[in-house]
Amino acid sequence: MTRLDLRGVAIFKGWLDPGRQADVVAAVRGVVAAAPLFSPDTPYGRPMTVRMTSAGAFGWISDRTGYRYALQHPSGVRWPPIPDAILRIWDEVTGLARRPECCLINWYGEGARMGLHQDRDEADFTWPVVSVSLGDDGLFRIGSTTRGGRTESIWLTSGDVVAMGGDARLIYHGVDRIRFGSSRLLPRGGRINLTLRVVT
DNA sequence: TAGTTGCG
DNA sequence: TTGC
Repeated sequence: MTRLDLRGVAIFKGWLDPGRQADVVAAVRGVVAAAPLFSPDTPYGRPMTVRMTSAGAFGWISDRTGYRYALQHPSGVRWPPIPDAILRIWDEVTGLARRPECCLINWYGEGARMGLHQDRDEADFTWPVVSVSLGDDGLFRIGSTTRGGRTESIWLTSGDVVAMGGDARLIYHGVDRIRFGSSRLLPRGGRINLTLRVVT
């Protein structure tokens, strides 16, 4: 495991060994079985290219009216609980007693990407955001806490964990592209990103 | 291809 | 503009 720092964002390369990656993917599949992936609309422009669902007391959703946390999946069911294998990652990386209330699951298929954005729908920005990469490589881009200006990129690979806290909590970030088929963790290819957040 | 700008 |  190697810890890198990019503009205050902590990047833990190789945090999860292959066995734990497989365990987390199995847990994600359980969540998806109960709360199926959907393709969210955005308030402006086009639908998102990732498919998503959530686990936890709150799920993050987007539609034509905006971005928000919701108590239910679009189908009306409550989100499944966050699996222990995922909570354990939060515990290890943050060392905090408080646990996340949302695990957003973003599923990147071929050509999927995520524009530069801030995570700012939460009530308290003193809690960090932790994200976990599984499957295909993704080119992660980091800007600053304001829009515009220079950015820096780093390839995230399966098992990497990223923590955005402190001054970097509201930093702009996104995923420009993935290397579809670069990992064999997911038999049909693709990238899964888990984002863990305290919401309230 | 990488990176920044600005549209509606 | 979590898109283009």
